[in-house]
Parts: sequence; C-alpha cells; structure tokens
Amino acid sequence: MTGSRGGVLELAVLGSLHETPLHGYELRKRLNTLLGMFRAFSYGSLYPCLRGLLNDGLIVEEEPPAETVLGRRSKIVYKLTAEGKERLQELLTQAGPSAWEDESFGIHFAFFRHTEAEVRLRILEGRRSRLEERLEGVRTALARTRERLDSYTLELQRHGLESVEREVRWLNELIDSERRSTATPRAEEEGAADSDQQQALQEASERAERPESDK
Amino acid sequence: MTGSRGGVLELAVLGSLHETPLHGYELRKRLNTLLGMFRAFSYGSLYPCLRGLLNDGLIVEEEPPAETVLGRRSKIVYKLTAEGKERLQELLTQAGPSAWEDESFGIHFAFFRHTEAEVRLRILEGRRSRLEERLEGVRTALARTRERLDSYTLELQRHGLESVEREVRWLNELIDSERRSTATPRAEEEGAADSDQQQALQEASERAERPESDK
DNA sequence: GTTAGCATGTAAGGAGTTACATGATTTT
DNA sequence: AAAATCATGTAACTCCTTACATGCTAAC
Repeated sequence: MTGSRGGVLELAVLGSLHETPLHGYELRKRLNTLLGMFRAFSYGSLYPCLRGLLNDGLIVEEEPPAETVLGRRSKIVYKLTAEGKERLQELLTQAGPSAWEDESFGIHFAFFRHTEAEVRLRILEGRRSRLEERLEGVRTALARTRERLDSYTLELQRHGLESVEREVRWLNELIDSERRSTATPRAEEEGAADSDQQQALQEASERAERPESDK
Repeated sequence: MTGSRGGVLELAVLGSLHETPLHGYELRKRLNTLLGMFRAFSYGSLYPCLRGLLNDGLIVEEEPPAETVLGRRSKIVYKLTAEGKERLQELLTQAGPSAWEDESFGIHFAFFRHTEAEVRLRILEGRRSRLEERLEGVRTALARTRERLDSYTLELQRHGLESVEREVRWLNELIDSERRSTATPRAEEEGAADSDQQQALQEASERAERPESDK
C-alpha cells in the first residue's frame, strides 16, 4: 500500500483539494482552467487517481449534508485527510527535477502559495538552469553544424529560442522578487510573508510591462 | 506488417533520413538539435522505431564503403526506401490534429520545406484555431470563477496566456506570408516556389523584429 | 420528451522513458 | 591505460489517453 503514483496528477489533485473539497468532475474542470495553457487531463486518468488516493487514505469521501436522501448520491465529494496534507507538504518540499521539468513545473508553481520561500527559490533557479542548459546545448550544436538550414527550420529555431529566452527572463523577474521579499528582515510568520509575496509579484509584473531594452 | 507506429518519432526519423542517410546515434543528436527547444528523444525509443521502420521496409541499411573490413561494422547507416519516401509524403500531407497538436506541430513545421503550400496553410490555421480555442476556454472559465486567485496562480495564468497569445501572433505572421507567396500568379513549379517562401519568411521575421504596438 | 451537460467509471493500449548491458573508438 | 564519448540495443515500466459504458438532472 501507499503506492507512490509518481505522476503530476497526484500533486494537482491534492493541491486542489487542499483549497476546497471537490468531486471528480469539477476537479477536472478546475485543473483544466488552472493549467489549461499548458496541459489538460482526462477523466480516464483522474478517476483512477482518485481511487488510488482513496485507497492510500490520502483523501476521503465527504459526508453528504443530512437532508440528502440516503442511499442515493450522484456526487462524490472528496477532501484531504491528515495524511493527505502531509503527503502534499512532502511533494511541495521536493526541490528537484520532478519540480522544474516541463510537465511538472506549472503545477508546482500553481501551488507556490503553500510552498516554503526557500523551496520556491530553489525550484525557480532549478528551472532556470534547466532552460539555460537547453539554450546552451542547442546553440553549441547549431554552431557546430556547417550545413545551412532551410528557412522553415531556421524560423522554428528562432521561435523556439525566443520562447525559452522569454521564460528565462520571466524566471529572472520572479527570482529577483522572491529574493527581495525574503530579504526583508521582519516577518517570518505566515500572514506577513504572504503580503510580501503579493507585493513582490506585483512589482515583477509592472517591470515586465515596460517595453524591454533587450540585450 | 506495416504496423503504423502512430507516434511523432516516425515522421521525425523519416524526415531526417530524407535529407541525408544517418546512423541511429547521430540521428538522435540531429533531432535533439532540431527540436531541442520543444522535446528530446531517448535511444530507448529511437532504436525500436528504427527496427520497426526496417521491418516495414521503409528504411534499409546502407552498404558500407568497399574498403571497410568485412563482418565488422559498428555504425549502421540507414536510408529511405521508395516506400519510405511514399510514407513520408503521406505523413506530410495529413493536415489534421495529428499535425497541429502540441507534441507534433514542431516536427511537421520543421519539414514544411517538403510539404505542399496548401497543406502548410491548413496546418498553420489548424494550430491557430487550436490555440484560440484554448484561450477562449480558459478565459471564459476564468470569467465564471467568482473566487479570486492567489498571486502565484494569477502570475501563472498571465504568463500562460501571454505565451499562447505570442504564438498566435507568430502564426498570423506565418499565415500572412504563406498567403502572400502563394497568391503570386506565376511559379507553380518547385524552384520558384521555394524562393518565394524564403522571401516571405524573411518578411515575416522583419515585421516581428519591430517593437509591437500591442493590442 | 429529448437534447445537452453533469457525473462516474473501466479496459485496452499508446508513446514514450529509465535503467541497464555491452562493446568500439577516440582523447588525454 | 584511463576516461570520455561514440554506438547499439532491450526489458520493464510510467503516465496518460481513447473509447466505451452507464445513468442522473436540467433546460428547451
């Protein structure tokens, strides 16, 4: 038992249920709104995942309100158990490739509110180096190539490089604002830290708005 | 036989081998340079794929040069057969979801040089509507949501929307330049069409360079 | 009263990855 | 002669999708 469903869905489900109890159908809609620009999950993966989490005692069915007719229930609302919350914290504390790779970074970022400041920083930096490696690798491989590429291939390269460079710049802004907000000496308790983050992110957004003096 | 390995690797391999014969190891490096910003393949998928293509007669081992010592050969260089070229054309002619979804669009675009102008246009437009659907879906779902999100979730949304919007603008440029180059009445043969495309893409790049008057 | 959307599930399978195993060839 | 990297391959596994099956509930 406690079979560690290594995928990204586990975190997505636990994280969502931590905010509020939900049933499968709506849970999926939430996830596909939250992560819609990056990926989408199907019922065929969600329901088995819920069953697994239920088996492992990480979630339980919530009691339906008293007035519901007994024996008939079409919605199954799940909520986190204590073990579920523990497991979620465990997942949110892992600052490794499983947090900053393409498939997983978005979900980890989405729940940064529940992640320690230190871990947030290491994940952001991890993702940045991952992307920088990628840029490095492709750039040097490209430099070694003597045959010139056709215009479509070139355009694809250009667009790909630009997209990754943009994400690196975005990460730079985020890392800066994280550093700034954790550098403030006061406020190690939860409430104040939260408003610090809010402010820091706002600053980052404002900077990003300005037309960039690139390069 | 002729087991249609539905994945994206088949196209990637056939397309690469169409340009020049290669052995597995180098083929992988090429692919990971070509598509490095989007995805990366491992040997564990490449070699089985090559075996499958060999079984189906789409590729063959190239004869080693005569002076090579007989019976000893560490590199296995593959090249396309006539059937392989046919299959490649078949794959490049399909203008459907299998061409414009996230996992496959890059590879299809990379080989646009070998794709008919009409098909190119339909793939670009297909991808654009796919992305626009995604924008629509998330935007309306977001509008229906009454509870306000935390700053990290918001920032993720913002970044995601922006990235997709950028790709849509990129596609718009590409579609425009495709339209312009196929609209020219002369030149239906290969040579002239090719230089038209080159020019059109250059124009698109130049426009993209200018600071955008956004919105 | 029938379409459309809500709600839950399952079986089969696809498209890859990881980790391992092995050996040749080049570089230091 | 050691280390790096070139080169080929396989077995087991992972995570997720597709397609199917079912029934409830609200809207028109």
